[in-house]
Amino acid sequence: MTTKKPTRIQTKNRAIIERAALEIFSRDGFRGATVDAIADAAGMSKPNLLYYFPTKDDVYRSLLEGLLQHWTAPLLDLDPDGDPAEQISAFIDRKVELARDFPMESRLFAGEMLRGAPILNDVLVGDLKALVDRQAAIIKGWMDGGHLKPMDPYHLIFAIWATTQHYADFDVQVCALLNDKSDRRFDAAAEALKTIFVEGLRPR
Amino acid sequence: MTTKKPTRIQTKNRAIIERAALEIFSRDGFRGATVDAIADAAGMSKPNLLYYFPTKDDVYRSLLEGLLQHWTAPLLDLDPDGDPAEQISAFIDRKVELARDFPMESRLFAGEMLRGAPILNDVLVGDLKALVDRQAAIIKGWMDGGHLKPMDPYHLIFAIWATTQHYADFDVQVCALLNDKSDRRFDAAAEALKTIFVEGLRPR
Amino acid sequence: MTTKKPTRIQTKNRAIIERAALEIFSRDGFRGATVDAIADAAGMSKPNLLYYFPTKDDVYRSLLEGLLQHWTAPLLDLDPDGDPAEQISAFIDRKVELARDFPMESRLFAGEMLRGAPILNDVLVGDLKALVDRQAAIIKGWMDGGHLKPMDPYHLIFAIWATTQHYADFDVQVCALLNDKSDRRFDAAAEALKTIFVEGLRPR
Amino acid sequence: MTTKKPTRIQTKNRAIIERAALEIFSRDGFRGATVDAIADAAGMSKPNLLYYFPTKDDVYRSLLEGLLQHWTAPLLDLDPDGDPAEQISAFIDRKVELARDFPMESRLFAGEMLRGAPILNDVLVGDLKALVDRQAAIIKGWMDGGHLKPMDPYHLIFAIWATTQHYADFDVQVCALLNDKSDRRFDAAAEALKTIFVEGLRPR
DNA sequence: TATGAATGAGAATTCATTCAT
DNA sequence: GATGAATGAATTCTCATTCAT
Repeated sequence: MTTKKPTRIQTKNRAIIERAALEIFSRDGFRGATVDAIADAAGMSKPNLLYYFPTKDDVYRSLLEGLLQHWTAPLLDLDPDGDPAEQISAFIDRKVELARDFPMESRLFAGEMLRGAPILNDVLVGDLKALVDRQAAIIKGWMDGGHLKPMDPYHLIFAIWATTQHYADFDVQVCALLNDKSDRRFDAAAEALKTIFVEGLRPR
Repeated sequence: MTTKKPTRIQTKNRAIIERAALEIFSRDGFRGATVDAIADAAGMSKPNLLYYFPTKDDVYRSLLEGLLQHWTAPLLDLDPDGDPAEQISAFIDRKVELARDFPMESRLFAGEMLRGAPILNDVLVGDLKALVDRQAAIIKGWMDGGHLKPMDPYHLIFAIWATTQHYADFDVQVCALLNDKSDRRFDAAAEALKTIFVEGLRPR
Repeated sequence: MTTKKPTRIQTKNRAIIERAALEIFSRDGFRGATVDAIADAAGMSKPNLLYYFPTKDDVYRSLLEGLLQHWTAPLLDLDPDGDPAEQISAFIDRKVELARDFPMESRLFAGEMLRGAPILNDVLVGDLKALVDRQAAIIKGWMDGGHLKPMDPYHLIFAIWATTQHYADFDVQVCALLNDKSDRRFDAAAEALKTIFVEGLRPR
Repeated sequence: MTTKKPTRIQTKNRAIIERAALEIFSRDGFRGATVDAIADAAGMSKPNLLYYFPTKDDVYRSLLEGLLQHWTAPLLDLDPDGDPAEQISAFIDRKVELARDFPMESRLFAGEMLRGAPILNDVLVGDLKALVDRQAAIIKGWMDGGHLKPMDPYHLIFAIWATTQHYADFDVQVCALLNDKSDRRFDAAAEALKTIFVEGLRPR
């Protein structure tokens, strides 16, 4: 059997399935999700779903594959020639936007990390590390040039990731503690984070 | 029928079970964990485990119950009369220590958040919110007193939580990107975080 | 190990257990009943119960053994020399009293019959058949003597048993259809049954 | 999502399952019956059975639902304008036929009554009571018209039910005491019951 | 005697996947 | 492509019984 290129209906149905699967997987985790639930959410019979993705695992992998590229875009966009503070601010802004607009993707990724990244480990060690190495070097350049306080650029990247994704992954906690379910929390978060990261806590 | 006080062997076995369950639940999530796996890890037959905790749910709840107190201690320890920068630094240090020494607890909690906190929601809205409100007020006091840059104290707390717990929850990613599995990453993290939070990125 | 005669405490505890077991078995059936439930009802630990009756089966058998004698007493009491109509009336009265006063025993027996009498079959074919044969002969004598209408005496005995025990076994239905949970139904039943059996439905 | 109408194979398999379940439930009771046993009797795998009836409870309910209508038909058929004695005789005949031809249905119902009618209670208090009220009124009419001896019509109905169903529910006892497993017992029963009920025991 | 602890054998139900059409 | 039907392998939980003290 040769790998033919997908027909239009295949493309469409795979997209429908992925959309449904993202919802279910991000909410229930890999083990908690059932093919039934995904098929239901996709408005499709279970065998039909498995016609497009032979196994539950395949659906999950397919989601993860598209994920990192999307999610690391803001990091990739750092402009070595831009103003460092502005670049960092923009980075934060874009990450908060992602947390607001694509929380399920973030939670899917977080779930995979909690499990020890059984699927994504190769990508972490490979593509992602390569990307982070490159961008850390850019940030390091800014520090060496005296534009940023010297520190470990990797941990800086981690910190920005952690704080921004927190608003997607721990949304339920954030809402509970702020007692606010409106979207304002994202703007407030972006503002606070930019103050913290760029200015620091100490008054000058 | 009264609830009798537990015998010594009960206390011991419940502790053994909880230790095993923490390992399994934190790695596999609630749904991914099986009573079989927990019983195995506890070196105990499945029915015997269920003799101590009637349902899988009970084991999980029991773990979560003890969690928050342990985990929020560093926040609780903020001394309103201490030096704000030092207090924040100590807070960060202690949180990083927890991430290093009790990563499974952190991941268990993170898993519960990702699921939407079906069990812990009441605690979030109740006890935890009350605690955070109190400590946010302390931080707010420091800001009003001109000791810290004014910003939303809740988001500051979130930021510290997110960045420190990141080293437990996303450990697999951190290790992959640092290409370092030694414990050094925790010290480096603490140092970087203290620099970021207290000094900010911009050179003075 | 020799079979010693039971101590006082043994006698007492066996009685307690049987009382509790009757309640549980008659309500839940043999399979539906659990040793736990019986032990609870007896205010005793499960292993202790099983000290007195080695198996669940033994408890059940023990109950059934005492049953038939108790339950067939009214039939045994038929006096061949008494007035047939009065004897039948007395038989009905006593059976209705048993249904009122010992409904659990009746239901236990009914449950055993529904199951096909796995335990009691030998007794049915043996002792019980012998007794019924004897008493049927007495009734047959009355018929032959022209004191009762000739008919099959066995089916007459069955009819009296069935109608009287109905008020124990189908109590829930009787109460529902009469919309009456007071004890009046037993007196009304006895009266109606005596009318039916002795007089017949047709006016004379 | 709408409930679609069943396919032919669904109809067939549901019928097969119900037939098998009737056998098992009527013999072993609800608790004593296992899904395994029913699936075996139905020549079907356990999960496949549960594909048609999601739970054991559903199978049981399904059986009970169809039961009462079938079982109360002879009572419903009483013709107010017919000859009372003939009507009663016909009622008895039809009930004995049911006991002979559908003993498992009778035992299933009896088992449910013994348990206290957890499932059927609503029906007893509702539909069945309504039916019995109506037919009791018919019988009462006959009595008021002087065609039957005055007595409580409810208890008369109970008596006919009890005596006829006895030949299904207590079949094992009847066979043991008659020492006869041929079908003759049903004819003998019908004859004896008609004599008892219509004529009474006393010679005229 | 009495009971806390332990377990092997179920029992109901779930679920990913396959079959057949 | 699509779906109703079917199933083997779990998975949670139950329960009669035994062990150890």
